Amino acid sequence: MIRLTKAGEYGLRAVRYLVENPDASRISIGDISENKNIPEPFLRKLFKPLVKNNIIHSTRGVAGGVRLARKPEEISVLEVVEALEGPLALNDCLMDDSECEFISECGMHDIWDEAQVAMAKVLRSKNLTELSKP
Amino acid sequence: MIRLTKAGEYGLRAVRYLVENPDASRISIGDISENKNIPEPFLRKLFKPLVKNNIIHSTRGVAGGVRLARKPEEISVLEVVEALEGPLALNDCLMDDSECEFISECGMHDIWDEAQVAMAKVLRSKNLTELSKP
DNA sequence: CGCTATTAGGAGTAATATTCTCACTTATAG
DNA sequence: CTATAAGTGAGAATATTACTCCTAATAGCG
Repeated sequence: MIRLTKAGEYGLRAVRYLVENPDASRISIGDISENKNIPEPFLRKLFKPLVKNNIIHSTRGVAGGVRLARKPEEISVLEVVEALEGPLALNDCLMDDSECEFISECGMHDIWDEAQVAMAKVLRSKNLTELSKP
Repeated sequence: MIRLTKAGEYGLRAVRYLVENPDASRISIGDISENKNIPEPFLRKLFKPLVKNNIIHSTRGVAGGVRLARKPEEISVLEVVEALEGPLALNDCLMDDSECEFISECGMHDIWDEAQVAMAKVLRSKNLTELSKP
């Protein structure tokens, strides 16, 4: 159906929560889960790639929690989406390790590539401050 | 992962086969399945929405088969994709019957809408003759 | 210092949704 | 009437999403 998965949706929602609460130096995943209505165990897993990609910083222990690793203006929506969902690849033949043997004869590749570039351009042009309306 | 499903990929491949064989007045689904390496029982199902949306014309019985319902220049890639996958809806909040209560406060809707429009524009601008390279 | 409460991280399992396949039914030309 | 090919519904396989329970790190306190 060409759509964002739950992982992407929940992850973005969690990130939005952090952006909207800039005063809190650390917010627990439990808090986010409760406030944004996201299943907690699932949300925990989503933070792993966000931390790995230097979007989120986390600390364990008492008074620990998560926060943005960089300023929200410096993080693009595309970055977050790709961290959560893997690199964009609207069609299999656009994947890095694609073994499609038809590239030279088939126009599909070019069409999907163009569509993907258009989409990525939009997502790359938005930073996290734009997740919330003024 | 934001990608075309197998339904979309197989369906487009089948349609491409019809475009590339304009001389044959009718081609059997079995033929397409064999030539394009698509699981036959699954492919059969994909033709249902294509027929319903007036993209494909089918006849049963001896010497039956499928063919394009209109000239390939008059059918856009977007039409075929939406027939196979349902209307584009990159994010839940873009769906017609969305019950998202955050639209007014959340910038997500606008961002995904913009991304989706960009993508749809590309797919709408391509017709079926462009599925095969010259 | 070392104990304790607290919070992230991770492995493995269960539930659910999606994708795909099989077996059977219906229509049509000859 | 028969052979052929599309059409359909139930069920298997797979991927996604959700949960359980356990481990690791850290701040604060006696």
